[in-house]
Amino acid sequence: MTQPRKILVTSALPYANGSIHLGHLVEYIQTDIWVRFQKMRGHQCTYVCADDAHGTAIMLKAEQNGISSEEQIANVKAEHEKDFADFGIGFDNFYSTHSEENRELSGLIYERLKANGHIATRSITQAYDPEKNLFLADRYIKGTCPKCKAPDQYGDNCEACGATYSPTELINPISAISGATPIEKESEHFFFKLPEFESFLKEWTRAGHLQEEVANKLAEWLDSGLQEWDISRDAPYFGFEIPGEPGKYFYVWLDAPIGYMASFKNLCDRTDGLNFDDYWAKDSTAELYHFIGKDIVNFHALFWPAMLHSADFRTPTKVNVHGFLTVNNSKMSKSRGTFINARSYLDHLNPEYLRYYFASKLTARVDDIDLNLEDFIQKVNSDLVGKLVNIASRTAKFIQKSGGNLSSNIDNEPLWQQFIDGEKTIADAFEQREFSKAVREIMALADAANEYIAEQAPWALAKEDGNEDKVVAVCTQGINMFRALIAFLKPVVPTLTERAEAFLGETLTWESAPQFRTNSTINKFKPLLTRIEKEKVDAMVDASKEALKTMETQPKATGPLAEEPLADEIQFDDFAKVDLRVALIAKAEHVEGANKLLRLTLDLGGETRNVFSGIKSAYQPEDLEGKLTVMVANLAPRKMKFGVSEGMVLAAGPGGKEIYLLEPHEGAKPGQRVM
RNA sequence: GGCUAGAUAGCUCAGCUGGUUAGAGCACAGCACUCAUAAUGCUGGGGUCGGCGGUUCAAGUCCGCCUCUAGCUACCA
Repeated sequence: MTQPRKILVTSALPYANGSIHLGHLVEYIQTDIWVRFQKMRGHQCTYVCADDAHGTAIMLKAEQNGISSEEQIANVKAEHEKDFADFGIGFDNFYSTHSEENRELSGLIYERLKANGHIATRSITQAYDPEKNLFLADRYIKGTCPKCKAPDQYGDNCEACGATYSPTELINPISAISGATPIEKESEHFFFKLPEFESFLKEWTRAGHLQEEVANKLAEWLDSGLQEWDISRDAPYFGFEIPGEPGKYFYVWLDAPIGYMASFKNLCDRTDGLNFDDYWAKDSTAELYHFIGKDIVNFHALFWPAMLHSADFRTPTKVNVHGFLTVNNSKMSKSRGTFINARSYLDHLNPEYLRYYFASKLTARVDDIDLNLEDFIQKVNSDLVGKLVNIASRTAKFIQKSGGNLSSNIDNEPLWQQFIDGEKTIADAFEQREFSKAVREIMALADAANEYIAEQAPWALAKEDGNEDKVVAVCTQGINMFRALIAFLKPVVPTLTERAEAFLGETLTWESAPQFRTNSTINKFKPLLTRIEKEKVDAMVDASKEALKTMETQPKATGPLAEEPLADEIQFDDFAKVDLRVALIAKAEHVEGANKLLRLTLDLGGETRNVFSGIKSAYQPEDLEGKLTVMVANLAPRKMKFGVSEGMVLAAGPGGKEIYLLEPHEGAKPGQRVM
């Protein structure tokens, strides 16, 4: 291998406003495969990302959820991290743009841009919501289209007739946030003087940092003349205040890419041997790659390099742009159930199926890729289970029978040579992000392996005495072919590979993959992967349709929040007064003469309480006994018609059949306090 | 409207700088095998390479026009 390279890789920052869906995953899976490949080759490759946590949308979302912006982004970050982890996305650091590192770096870069005379200031007039005291971006203004009179159109263009206009032209404009009529208001804004970088960018975009079609696309902007970029927003805004400019905040897209640096800095600060300047200084020889979707090319290939250039940092080695995901050849659709969240997928299917399928379709180009669910099932089952895993499955037994030892020679040298030669082709394909080509090559070798095994027919040889060595030799070659193939596929299906490694009794590396393994033992073969069942895919699609229904009902005035708005804010001390305890329902019984009550005997791990609970309409006593629940343990006793109730159990729901008792996750012990 | 891409077997896609009868996988049909997670192997059917015109001894591969698809853009990204 050549010298280890220093490589820093990023994926675009997901917005901390919603869930990860399959469209996002194209990028994270693409990046992750590439990173795993680099790491497997022994390079020092670091993969960082973060939640994009700023902006008006997040502020409003938090408000809608009745929580602070900080809480909002913390919640979403936890969800994102879980989703990514479950899809095997191996970030070295997943951070947030709402961090001290990012605040400092954003400030630093801004100061440098300003010192270089690249920041302009001027007053602009903008729509303003006088009730919310908020400047309104075009998409937050609605009204009637001035051209075709279609009602309820957004401030920038009409979905009905396609006309474009400015928000001021709308008939009867209203703020989408408060419903108030917007007024016009002036405000001072800060601009990044992008036009001054025109010649720099014309050169940079043609200097091998971009795919050709992307460079072509950018030539449009460059040839038609660049505009100054508005990088400030007025308070209230969830983001970083601009140093020395009270009430002015950095536009979310200013600090988002800087978030790549901040995430990396955060990692450097707690990792030996990882030095921020080695990667970001102007003269850095390290490689820097951004993986992004085609929708955000301008930010990454125009603004970003210009900013870095002015601020005296290095620019990216490459910006790798991918296309969008379609499902069954059309845009992801909520009503068709093809708008699939990461979690919905994970609830039904193994993430490695999707990793493999995406890999089999991804190229280095900007083309959209299609997830055809029928094709998905067939391809994954046929390639992974029928071809690849089957090679091990059909040969391992013969090795096992003769003691588990691999033979000492290569049965078919020319065939093995194909695998040795294949390594280079496959590595090149991975390096060039031509994953579909890599997968094709790997599967072509898998075909060759199966042909060889069928031709040699070890099961037939084994029926006659004297062929023992030949059988082992043939199957040794089979195992070796499997071993090489699964090693080549390790960046794509890491978990499947782990299982294969357990079977082979070794950790697979890229380097060792084409080295024929002899004279050693392998473990008993266990099935490595099950087939995709169509029912599971159908269930996933159905569940995605269901998710749509609940999403649709939520914002309307029929949800629980609308029926019973959140209570007034309390302090922690207020909450702490309520002593909630895990309780074991030791006994549950009907109460003679009572219509609604059940008598519960609750065990708090030592002492018991007698509690009457109005849940008879929803629960049978025998269904409750032995279960854990949560009770208010310090509630003053209350004398009731049938006796004294010493506390209450926690339940949700409108009543009747719809009463849902709280039950702690497994492991909780009676008497434990709930906080 | 302008621009950037794409359009190759039922499906998903390969086809480098133009060169013999256009390929693969899946699906389908027949046969074989029965070691393997009903897996595998062999054979076969199936394409006027979106349409029209042009350049060339020769075009899926170059040029022009057209149709369709996707995306971007249409004066503050």
